[in-house]
This record gives sequence, C-alpha cells and structure tokens, in this order.
Amino acid sequence: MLSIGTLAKRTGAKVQTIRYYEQIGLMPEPGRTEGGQRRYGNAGLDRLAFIRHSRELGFSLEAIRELLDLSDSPERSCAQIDAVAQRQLQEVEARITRLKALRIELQRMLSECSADRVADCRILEVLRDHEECLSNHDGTGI
Amino acid sequence: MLSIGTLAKRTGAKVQTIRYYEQIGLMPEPGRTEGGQRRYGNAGLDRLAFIRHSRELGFSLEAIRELLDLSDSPERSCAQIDAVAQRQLQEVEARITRLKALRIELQRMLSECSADRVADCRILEVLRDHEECLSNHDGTGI
DNA sequence: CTGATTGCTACAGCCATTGTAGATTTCGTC
DNA sequence: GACGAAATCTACAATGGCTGTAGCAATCAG
Repeated sequence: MLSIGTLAKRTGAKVQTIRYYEQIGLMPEPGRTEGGQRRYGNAGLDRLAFIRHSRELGFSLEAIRELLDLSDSPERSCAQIDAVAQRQLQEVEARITRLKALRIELQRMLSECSADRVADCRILEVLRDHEECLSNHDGTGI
Repeated sequence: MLSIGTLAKRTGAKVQTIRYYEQIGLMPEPGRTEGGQRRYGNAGLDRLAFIRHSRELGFSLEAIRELLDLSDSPERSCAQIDAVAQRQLQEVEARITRLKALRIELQRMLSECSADRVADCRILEVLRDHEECLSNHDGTGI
C-alpha cells in the first residue's frame, strides 16, 4: 500500500493537492491505517496519474471529472469523450489566437518606443489609448 | 462629475471591479456625494482606462501598479517601463509555445481515436499514459 | 527507544474578479 | 414635493486550482 507522499512523488502532485482532489470528490476516499493515514492501491495511483496528465494537457477539473465518469461505462460510445477533447482543443486554439494578437501588440509597442524620458514613452501612450491599437483584443477569452 | 456606473460603462469594467481596484490601492479614493456615493473626474476615468487596457494586454495588476508608479515620474528614464513590457512579451511568448505543444498533443489524440466503444478509446489511453506523448508538456508554465 | 520524517486537520491566502443581500441614495417624472 | 425605478452603498462569500501554515500525531530507520 502506498502513502500519500509516495503518490505525490510518483505523479508530481503535491500532497495537499491530492487531499484537495479527495475533498472535491475527484479522488475517492482511500483506506486508512490504524493511525488514520491514507493508504492507496494501484487504482488510486492510476487515477491520480490520469488526473495529472489531463491537467498538464489543460483540461479543467470539471472536464476531467466528466472523462472519469465516462470511462466508467466502457460499453458506451466514446463520442462524448471525443467531444470533451475536441472542446479542449478549441479552447487551446482560441487562446493561441488571442495570445498571438497580444504578442503583435506588445511587439509593436516595444519597437515604437525609443524615448529616453518616461514623459515621451510610447508604451505608456499606447496603454493609455486603446485607439492606437491595431487589433481590438477586446478581452473575449483572456 | 462621473458616477461609478458611468466609469464602468465607458471602460467596460464592472462596478465591483472598480471598487476592488480602489480597495487594493490601484484606483485612488474618489470624492463622495453627501449621500456617500463615489464621484470621479477625468483623471479617474483615464486611470481606469489605462488599467483596463493594460489588463486586456495581459499585464498583471502588479505590473500595472508598477507602470502607474513609473508614469508618475516623467523625468526618469523609461528603461524600466520597457523592461516591464518586455517581460510581459516573454510571458506571452512562453504561453504560446506551451499551448502549441498542447495543441499538437490534443490533435494527435483526436486523430488516433476512431473507436466506437469507450473501452477502446485512444483518448483515454493517452490520458492514462504519459509515455504515449511526444512532447513532455511537463507543466512548467501552464 | 529515539529522533527525523511524514502525515493529519483546519484554516488562510493567492489572483482577479464576480455575485449576493439588504439597505440607502439619486434621478426622472408627475 | 412626492413617488417609484434605478443605481449605489457596505460587507461578505464564491469562483478555480491549488499552496502554505500551525500545531499536533503517526510512522519508520537505526
């Protein structure tokens, strides 16, 4: 049987994070020693590894909860799992698009400023006045 | 004189957000009516617009605080302002790099799964087993 | 057996808001 | 001036996804 610290080491999660996952019902309550310490089996380790790997790929805890629920019905169609992953891909793509617009704006801001004094700094001017921006970067999907 | 709701409409910030900025010292305490409601001048409006626009470009409130402090000394060199913007650009670039790696992984996952049953779903397999990934997407800089 | 390490609970804090409840003030209209 | 709708006020809780802390208790190696 594995202690919580062992699970933490093997998956890269912090001990508190594992307890947090248990608290929100993402990890099941494990068995305990006589002294009250958590002891996990391989199922616990696998589940935590699944959660951590999904987090690394950017899935929200809610999405992961959905995936875990779906994986409990192996005979069902995997269309829903596909949909969750598809949604995640779309979110990632949206974020990339937005960040690229920001990058362009920041680059332009930086390239335009060759002032010495703060008073003449183009960067501050651009930040003061949205109209000077090329894209609208209107905050949708930060 | 402008009410907090007017500032909100003009800048796109929520009323509560403006009060929050005041609470953390990013917006100054404005004058009040006899009845205790906030009233702003143009300086307040400009400052809020600066904050919102900087937020839209992804600057943290701490970075914005720094920029606002720096802009109060117009005779100083604007090298520090440049550095803040440069730092922000680097962060944006790092996030783009990371998201691109995630995108590739998600795309590959999706393209590989053509199963019908959850039991055979490649997506779940990949999520279960990090080893199946090409990149390491090790969580540095989510 | 002892001391270091690890684990326990309960709670607070992080960022940047957003939402809520219940009271008060302001504004437009009559 | 009176009325009612809209806006504003304070104070506090919640969001997501953890992370850190304090003050104990249990476990493990030597």
